[in-house]
Amino acid sequence: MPELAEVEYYRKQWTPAIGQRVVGVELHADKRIFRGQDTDALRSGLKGQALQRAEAHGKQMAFVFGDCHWLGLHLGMTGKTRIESADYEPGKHDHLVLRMQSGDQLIFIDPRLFGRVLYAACKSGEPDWWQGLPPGILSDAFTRERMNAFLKRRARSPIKAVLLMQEAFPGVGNWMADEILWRSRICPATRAGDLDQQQTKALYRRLREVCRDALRVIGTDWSRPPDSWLFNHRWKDGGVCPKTGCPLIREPIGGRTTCWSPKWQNSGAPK
DNA sequence: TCCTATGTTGTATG
DNA sequence: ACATACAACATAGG
Repeated sequence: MPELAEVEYYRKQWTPAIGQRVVGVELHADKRIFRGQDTDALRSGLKGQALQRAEAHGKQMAFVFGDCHWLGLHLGMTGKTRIESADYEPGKHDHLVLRMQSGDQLIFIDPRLFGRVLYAACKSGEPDWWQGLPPGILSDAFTRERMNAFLKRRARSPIKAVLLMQEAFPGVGNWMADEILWRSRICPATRAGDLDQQQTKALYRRLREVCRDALRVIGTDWSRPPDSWLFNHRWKDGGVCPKTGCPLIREPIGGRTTCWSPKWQNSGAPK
């Protein structure tokens, strides 16, 4: 589920606990989401500390407790955060539960276990996994020049696969990539290096537009996107393009199922 | 039974 | 070293 806007939504699920202290930590230490982590250190590190802030960058979240305890969460494919009241009984996929002094429980759920939990205590500064993150797509540092340079470096890969690369497009996932290419009228199979200037210009504009739209519609309260987006049509059997009324195509590109509108998104090799 | 799933990563190959 | 492609991870649901 989680891409840029969904991650922002899940970040906010824990913010009601800001200012509250952790009084207990329950976790399933043998689960894959804790791979490489010292869960005892996580337990003892967080206990007694108050949640200070909650941040998101792309698909990565960071929750800071006390003055030096960092909890990183990545939601993988099926991860979610929730907040529950004191009487809630954690279920089998609730792999991390922080019991707060208010009685609230901060829950991290992940049935498929593709997510990840990170913990670090840093006396000063940020953990390495929160440093040197690529510029957010809506930040000033995310320039057209920067994007174009990356497209050139990945010139022989389909643009769909390139948009999924987190080191350049943090937060973009499968549905956003399809939405962006559809709005840009670019065929997802086009090699990144074959895009002409008009196409890269459209791509840059629509990329930022989809990020803004998604954060506004999904990131705030998870509203249903309007039918004018590709979003509501792409997984439906017999779905049609809202622009042309023609049937949408679904086919794997770059290892992921991709949906596009063949007439609308120029299919041939450009130029 | 088989196929799919809004993600990343390790490994093989060029 | 760099770019590219793909299986593997673990579980649920259609």
